[in-house]
Amino acid sequence: MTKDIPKLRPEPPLTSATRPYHHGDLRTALLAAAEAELADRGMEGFSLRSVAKRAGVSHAAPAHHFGDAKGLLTALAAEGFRQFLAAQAAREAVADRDPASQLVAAGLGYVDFALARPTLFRLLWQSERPDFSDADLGEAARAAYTHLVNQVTGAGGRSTADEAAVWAIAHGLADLLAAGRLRSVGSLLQPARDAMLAAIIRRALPGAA
Amino acid sequence: MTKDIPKLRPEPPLTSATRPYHHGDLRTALLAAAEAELADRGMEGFSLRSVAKRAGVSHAAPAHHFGDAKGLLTALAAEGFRQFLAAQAAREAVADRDPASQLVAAGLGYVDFALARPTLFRLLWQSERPDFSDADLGEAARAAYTHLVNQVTGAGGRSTADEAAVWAIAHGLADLLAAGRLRSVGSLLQPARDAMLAAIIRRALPGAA
DNA sequence: CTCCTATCTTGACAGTGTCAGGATATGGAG
DNA sequence: CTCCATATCCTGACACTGTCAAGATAGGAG
Repeated sequence: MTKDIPKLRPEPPLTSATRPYHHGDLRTALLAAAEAELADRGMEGFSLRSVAKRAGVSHAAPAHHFGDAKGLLTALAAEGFRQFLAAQAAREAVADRDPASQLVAAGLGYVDFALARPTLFRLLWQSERPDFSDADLGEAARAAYTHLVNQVTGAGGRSTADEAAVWAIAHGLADLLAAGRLRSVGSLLQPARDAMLAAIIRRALPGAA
Repeated sequence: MTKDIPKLRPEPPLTSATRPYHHGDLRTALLAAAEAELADRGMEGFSLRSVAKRAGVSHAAPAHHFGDAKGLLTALAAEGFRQFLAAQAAREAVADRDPASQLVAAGLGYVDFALARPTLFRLLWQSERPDFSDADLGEAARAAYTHLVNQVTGAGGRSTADEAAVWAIAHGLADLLAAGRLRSVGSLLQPARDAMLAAIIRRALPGAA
């Protein structure tokens, strides 16, 4: 008899037949979905509801974990800054140990990240959507900045001009390439492109000749 | 007697008591309103309806002149590129006539524009909203690029690396300053800042020492 | 077993861009 | 001067967005 059935979940909301009410790790699932959403709908096409749908969850579910859309993008930006630093560390690990080579390697990692995740790169550097006064995001961003300063001073940089020059040239290359400009460099094959980027970055170095 | 009144416009739609039905030059008024909207609501807060309200016109009025929001932002970006070039020309006019000084002046104009109109700067370089395949916008952007190449070759640049280095360093400085980063440079007073920027830009020059 | 709390859903609201159809003004033909 | 074709602008509607309030569900502490 149907009466025996205790309460029978109203509907397995059609999105996933066997989805449990509680997701388990919705927070990280939403972050992953948000990054995917940014990657293929772009910064301006980003939709919180679409992110929720991507994670197989109702449109208001993200609110409990992140408050609002700004909160989600703030958390994503913090995670992005950590990946940003990781991309630089990956290059540094396979480069020569001398300070100048390490600095150039960091610059190549800077560009790697921008090319691999252009929209996330924009979220970090040009968007107004994340809350940059957030503690976690602030710390992640500060870590990236500190790493840059350390690299520059390690390579012999003494003035703020040295610091600014290195940062600007790496950032300029990364941003232009991420936007699809600078085709003369962007269309090069990986090894040739790395060589050219390295040569350009070296121009900003303190003792460059 | 009220009967004599021929037709009596239903309502001077409250926005402006004496507004005529036809605006006169709504197209340019909308462009100005759009730029103002970008300036104080930012790229992500941009609203077509708000732009229309700003111009004192109904929410669907822009459609006839620009098609859709993308069309408006495309026209605004084209106009922006022309102002972008004008900012460089203004610096070049008051600089020494030798090619290297002219190139540095162009870089200072690049930064001037980014600082004066940060959101418009982003519309030109990082947004996906304008239609960059549009003829007018394409021509305006190409003109800016051509000017850069001419400046570099004029200053002795021969390789694509020279071109990329100059572009990247000017763009990097402009973008970071527009975003409020690079405080060590951005917080300087105008003369000191110009001097430092010029010194940094010179590092990218072909024959830099 | 009971209840408390965190988690998730549903339903509503105002605001957005876009489209269809109607209103109004302007300039030129007669 | 009249009349009308056309460009210009408005109103109303639609689907979609982010956010809020209120209810449903699950998991764990007592």
